[in-house]
Amino acid sequence: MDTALDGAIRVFCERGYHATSIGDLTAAMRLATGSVYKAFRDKHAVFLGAFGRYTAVRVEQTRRAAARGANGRERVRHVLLSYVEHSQGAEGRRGCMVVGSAVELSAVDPEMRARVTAQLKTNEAFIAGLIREGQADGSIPGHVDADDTARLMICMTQGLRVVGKARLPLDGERLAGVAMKLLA
Amino acid sequence: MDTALDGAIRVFCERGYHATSIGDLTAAMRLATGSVYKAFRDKHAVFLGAFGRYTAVRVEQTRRAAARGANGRERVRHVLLSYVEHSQGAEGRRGCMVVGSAVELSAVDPEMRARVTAQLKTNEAFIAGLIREGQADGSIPGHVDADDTARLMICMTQGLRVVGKARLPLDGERLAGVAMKLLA
DNA sequence: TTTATTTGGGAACATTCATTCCCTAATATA
DNA sequence: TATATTAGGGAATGAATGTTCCCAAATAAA
Repeated sequence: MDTALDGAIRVFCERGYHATSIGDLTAAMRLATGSVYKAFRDKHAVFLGAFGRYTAVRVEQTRRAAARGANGRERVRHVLLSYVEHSQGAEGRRGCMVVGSAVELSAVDPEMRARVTAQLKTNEAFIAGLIREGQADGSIPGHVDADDTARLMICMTQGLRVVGKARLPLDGERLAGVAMKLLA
Repeated sequence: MDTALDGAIRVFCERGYHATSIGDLTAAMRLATGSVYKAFRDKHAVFLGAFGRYTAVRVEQTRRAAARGANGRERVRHVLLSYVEHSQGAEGRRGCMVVGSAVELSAVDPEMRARVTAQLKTNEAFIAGLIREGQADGSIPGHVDADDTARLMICMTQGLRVVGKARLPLDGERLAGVAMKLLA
């Protein structure tokens, strides 16, 4: 089931919700039409399932990236580096399902909008937490506003996925280096 | 014609390309089906026309915002403030056509991807120019890397449109204030 | 005034889509 | 072994989509 959802994630990331046909889904999930509808009520339910798995995986990847840092400041830096990395290459061209859902569905699908905003707030709270850790361990100055800075960084990370999907090259070290000024 | 395109822009921003039916378009453009196809070859051509007008209007608005600043640094600040403003309220919920096209079409429509990257590069070059102006007039330190900083700011602005479409509240003064640290 | 020409409108058409239905094979149950 | 239940596959279906075709009104030309 998870491997089928991984296929759905791939095609939903790349083409979005509306441009993905059931035919695209059955090919990507390696399941016949009837089997898809036996496992999910409809296309929307497949999307919801894929979105849930996508966010779970991404949250875990981001947490692992943060864990590579020895203090709060370094943990923020590794999170930013991780975002740049995921915004590039094959995965970057494929795109982010949160960004895609926000852009394509949040105006017309209240349920998806709620899930998107929830995910954004989770990510934002995670970064704000890292900033506060850094202030506690002395690696980030106390005058930095954790909430405002985290919100701006969320904008940066979501924007990275947009720019990455448009295939502009992104240099992780340089961009993260500049972004770390926000913690000065 | 421009007023018809404005209607098309409205609906394309809100729903994107694939979720916008010809019925949606005729309603928004106040034109019958036949009239739309007399003015444009097909739906894709309507989208191209709307995209062209959208970017022209947005570039002009951004230039006007920049002109409100007395030096390079202030001009950058006003551009950021303008982006936050446009990412909020009714326009923010409607969404940005460049972001929407990047996310929905750049993987499947090479022509649109080219237009999107061209627009992103134009915006980026504009901001980089403002930074260099600031370095010339002394309002921005010379050690700031104009290109890297501009690219990061483009990510921020595109991300603002994503977050704004998801309806998270954005405080222009606070966010722009934090972002100005990038020019330190 | 009469005749072309253009402009706007909407019904008709073919295609594509999401969904349902039913069949077959495999596994579990008795 | 015989039967019941599940899982998977794919054709059939009805709705919706993009596009074309043709009509009617208005304007320009004769």
